[in-house]
Amino acid sequence: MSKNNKTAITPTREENYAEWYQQVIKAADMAENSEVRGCMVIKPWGYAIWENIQHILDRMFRETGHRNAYFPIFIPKSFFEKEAEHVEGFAKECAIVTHSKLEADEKGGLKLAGELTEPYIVRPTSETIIGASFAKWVNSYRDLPLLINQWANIVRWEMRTRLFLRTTEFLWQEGHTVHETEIEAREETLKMLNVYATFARDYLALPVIQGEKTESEKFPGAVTTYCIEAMMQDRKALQSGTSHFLGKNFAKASEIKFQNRNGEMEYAWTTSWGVSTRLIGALIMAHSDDNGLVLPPKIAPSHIAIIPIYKNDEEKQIVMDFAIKVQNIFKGLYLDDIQIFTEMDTRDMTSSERNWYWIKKGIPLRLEIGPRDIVNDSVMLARRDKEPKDKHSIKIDNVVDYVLKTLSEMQEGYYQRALNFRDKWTVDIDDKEEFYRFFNSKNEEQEISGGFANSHWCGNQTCEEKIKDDLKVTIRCIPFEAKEEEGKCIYCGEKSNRRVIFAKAY
RNA sequence: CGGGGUGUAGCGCAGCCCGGUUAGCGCACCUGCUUUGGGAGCAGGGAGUCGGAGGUUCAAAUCCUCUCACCCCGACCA
Repeated sequence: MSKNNKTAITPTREENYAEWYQQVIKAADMAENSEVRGCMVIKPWGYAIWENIQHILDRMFRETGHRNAYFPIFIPKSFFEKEAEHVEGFAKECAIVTHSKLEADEKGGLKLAGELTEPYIVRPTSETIIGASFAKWVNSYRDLPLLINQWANIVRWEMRTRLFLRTTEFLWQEGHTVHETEIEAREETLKMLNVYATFARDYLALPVIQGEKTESEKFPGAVTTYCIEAMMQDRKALQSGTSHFLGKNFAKASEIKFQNRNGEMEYAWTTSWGVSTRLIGALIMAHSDDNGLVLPPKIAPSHIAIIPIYKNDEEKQIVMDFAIKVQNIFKGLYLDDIQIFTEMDTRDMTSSERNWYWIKKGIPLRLEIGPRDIVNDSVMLARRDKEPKDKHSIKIDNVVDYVLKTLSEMQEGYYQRALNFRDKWTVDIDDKEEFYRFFNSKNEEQEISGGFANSHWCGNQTCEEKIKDDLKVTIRCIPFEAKEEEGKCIYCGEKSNRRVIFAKAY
């Protein structure tokens, strides 16, 4: 077999999806496991994606009236104990700080000293510590709504981790808001969920299903949890963002009270919502292929790799002069609200090796410039969504229009492709045996995840648990778009008036 | 915490069963020359307390005991 026929990533998605995922990250040089168990080092190419996510979302948060602030990473244990369900949900995965200093021990090492009177929890989420501040900030209905966001790192001591999808420490954004009325708080919860869905669609090219979590899947301490769920290429579901209506639960725990319009003291209504570096995992698994990372242009750290080709110093001079001129054409260029960035790759490697390097990194466009192009006053342009050797000569005069048109076409194409894939593997299932077959199929190498089953559920938690025990399949959400419909619960056959999304999940 | 597995150069591995030259291979790295429009070639080079401790032996990467770390599967989870 010639080298040209093989994929850049081994194994392929088909052969071993989990391993493929790891290899894509490695080949694109996005992140690596650190010396600290369960924690990752996010490398520049991966971190730049996070920064883009931050910039875009931050603007959307500001546009919806939110302001950023920062609260401590340490949460006194006593704060944490105030909300019973909350404690229950997070107790098993907390890192706890118990000491304040180190002292030399007899063996020349160090021992813990300065034991704290009250241990601190390293935040797994910040409702309680932010609540303590909010209690002081809110006195009157005139102080409301209070709309705050925090960009932070958090720690959840997971037993098993995977880069970007589940790490012990991860980066996220958590919005926390306080409202005068239940209606307003519920509106806020849905508004921010919609911001996430819009962001996922328009920038990540990721189609998501918006819906409500069942009792067993909701955030500990929330009244209602809403989510966006996306389908990965192995047909598993990935929860990509959540938004919680917290009722008065956390207000009561943190004493967030205000004097209402009737002059009475009242507990406030709160919400919280977040997305994390997990979105990068979603991006990878939704779009990438057997040649590595694929990035929608609107989230890519850089958009065009310029690859000059020359044989000797004389040619190099001519080619580089021309290449730099071409690079300058793209300076300050925007694709809608996204600035276009270029990479000049002058490394002493063959052009094909440089091409493959950028293919694996998922850069949307590659632009080769050699002596032959200069003669024609053109460049060779290759797209990440086409075959590696599929290239077209573009006249310099047209290159800006062509690039912008192509990028925007690619952005839309990735969304459509992901949407078609999801639709293809989303099925209405009304027969229990068929449901079990859908989720049980396997090939020799790995389990096949079925897809999204749109099936009736009676609302009984027991049925949900049985299905989870049997198939490792859970209810991902009760979709907003699900219409009222008479039917029978896929598990017990009892009456149901709605379909929910069942799937295996990350 | 249960069940399985692996520790040998930066990464991936062979050698171990059956003890015996100077511990080897691929990739990566460094130097030089030739190359460069589909993953370059040749020559030379640097890099290792064989996870750790103890034991058996004339002799241990190899055999024995203990220990540590990590990975995979399960319970938990964004």
